[in-house]
Amino acid sequence: MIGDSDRLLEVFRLQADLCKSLADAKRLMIIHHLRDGPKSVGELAEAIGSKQSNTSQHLGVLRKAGVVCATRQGNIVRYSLVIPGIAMACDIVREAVGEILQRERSLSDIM
Amino acid sequence: MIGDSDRLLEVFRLQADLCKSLADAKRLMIIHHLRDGPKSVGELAEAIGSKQSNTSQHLGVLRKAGVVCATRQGNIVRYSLVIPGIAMACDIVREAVGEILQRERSLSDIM
DNA sequence: TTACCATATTGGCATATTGTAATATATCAA
DNA sequence: TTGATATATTACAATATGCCAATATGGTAA
Repeated sequence: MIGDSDRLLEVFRLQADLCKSLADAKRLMIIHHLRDGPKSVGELAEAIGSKQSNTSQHLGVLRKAGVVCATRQGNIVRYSLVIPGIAMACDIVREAVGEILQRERSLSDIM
Repeated sequence: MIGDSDRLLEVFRLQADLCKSLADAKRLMIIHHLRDGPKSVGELAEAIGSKQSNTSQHLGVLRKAGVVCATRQGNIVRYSLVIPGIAMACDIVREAVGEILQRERSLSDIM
């Protein structure tokens, strides 16, 4: 039988998988660019300054994680954000980055 | 000279580093347990079901990322959350996990 | 001092991730 | 059909990560 702790661990594992998909600078840039609306792979590749294949791979990671979804229009594939909450969480984390940087800066003032 | 895009990339890199520190089930469990207040390494090790050395390593990751901080009391080290916003971001992500699970479940209903 | 306890660090191994180049697939147009 | 364009996938090397066992460090107490 499956205990509560197993179920809890499973949730944390899923959450970790989602965080992993967000734990890359290029993927964060992709999410950032998708806030303005759907974008094609080529547009995103240029926006983040990566090769086409690499961009497609990163989009695959986000797609598998359920963060973005793809729709074909002719021979162009447009990606868009699935869960608005993710962008919100990214904002909070970005604010935290600012806090940590400030903390480190005031630490270096002391030392 | 350093352009705006370089600065932007740097911010995303820092954000990615922070996300990386959150992208592990055991570290998420640690953060979860620290919401109730500071805890020693031993307490956390038991809570997440890991060896002492492994727990210490994970705490080191969170410490370097600036998510938690440590204070000694005798020969016990207590860890606590530094940035409350992180826990908030984790909550949002956890809700997103729920959304994704629901989406997948309704997909499997169709197929 | 020695013994003990809690925590941190190191070395080794298995696994995962990333970027690039090459190739494969899909769609449209002629 | 062929060719061009857009995207996806694969194979490989380099790097990073997680875990464990063993050891090192910091602190307390006898």
